[in-house]
Amino acid sequence: MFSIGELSKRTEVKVPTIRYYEEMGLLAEAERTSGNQRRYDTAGLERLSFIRHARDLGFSIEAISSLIELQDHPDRSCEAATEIATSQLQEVRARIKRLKLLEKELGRISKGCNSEGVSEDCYVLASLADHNLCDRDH
Amino acid sequence: MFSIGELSKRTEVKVPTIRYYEEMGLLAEAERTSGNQRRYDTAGLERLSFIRHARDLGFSIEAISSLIELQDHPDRSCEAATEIATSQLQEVRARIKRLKLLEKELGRISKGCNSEGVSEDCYVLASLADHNLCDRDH
DNA sequence: GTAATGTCTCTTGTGACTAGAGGTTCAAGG
DNA sequence: CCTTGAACCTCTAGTCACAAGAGACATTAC
Repeated sequence: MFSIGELSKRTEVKVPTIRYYEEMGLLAEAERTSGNQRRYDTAGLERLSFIRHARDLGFSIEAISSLIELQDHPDRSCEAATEIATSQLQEVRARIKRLKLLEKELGRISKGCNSEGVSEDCYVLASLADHNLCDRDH
Repeated sequence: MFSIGELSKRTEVKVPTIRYYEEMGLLAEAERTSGNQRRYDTAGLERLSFIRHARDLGFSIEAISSLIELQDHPDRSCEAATEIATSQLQEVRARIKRLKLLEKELGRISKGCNSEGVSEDCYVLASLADHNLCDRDH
């Protein structure tokens, strides 16, 4: 059994975040010492590692909630889990696509200005003011 | 002179968002009718278009504030504007890089499961539970 | 025993909005 | 001129996933 600080160190999840996860129902309410401090065992450690890993992969708290529910019912079909992962993947791909358009546009804008003039003639500011200077929709 | 609703239509920025920008100091306080309703002219329209465009490109409110300040002082060097744009570009590139790693990992995870078993054997859940199943750090 | 560190709860703040309540003003039709 | 309904006003609270801080209590090391 170890403290919340120890759990924090082992999982690299900050202490207030752990308490937040408990409040959100992602973590079961921890056992307490006589002095009301939380104590955890390896089960708690594993669950928090799971959550941490899923957060790193960009899953929302809500999605993680669903995944944990599935974990807790090993007899259910895992279709739902695959679906959550797939939809997360699609979202990530959409974001990449969008960011690439931005990258192109920003690259063009900041390359267009030599930074030597005054802001009146700045191509960066002109580009932002006038959408027509853009290559395409974004 | 036109109303906030008209401005909203022309810029595709929602009405409460326009009021929010005004409160944040991005937009000057609008003139008012005798009945206290906001009225805008083409100057307001242009400024909001500028903001909208910059937001679309992912600039923060704070960054836009700085850009607007530069716009309002055409005699200053535009170096600062270029710097803001460049740093925004770098941030976008970093995000793309990170998202690509996620994409790879998520693709691997969701492809690894055939969705036909029960969640006990689900590769998605196993991958999330055990970081060692991952290709690399993320 | 004491000092330092850790932990507790509770409240507030973050960024960039969005939603809703409850009331007022405007523009158009009759 | 009057009415109706849409648009507008301010103010408050909610969103997501935490982070920061206050003030009090617990634990641990020496």
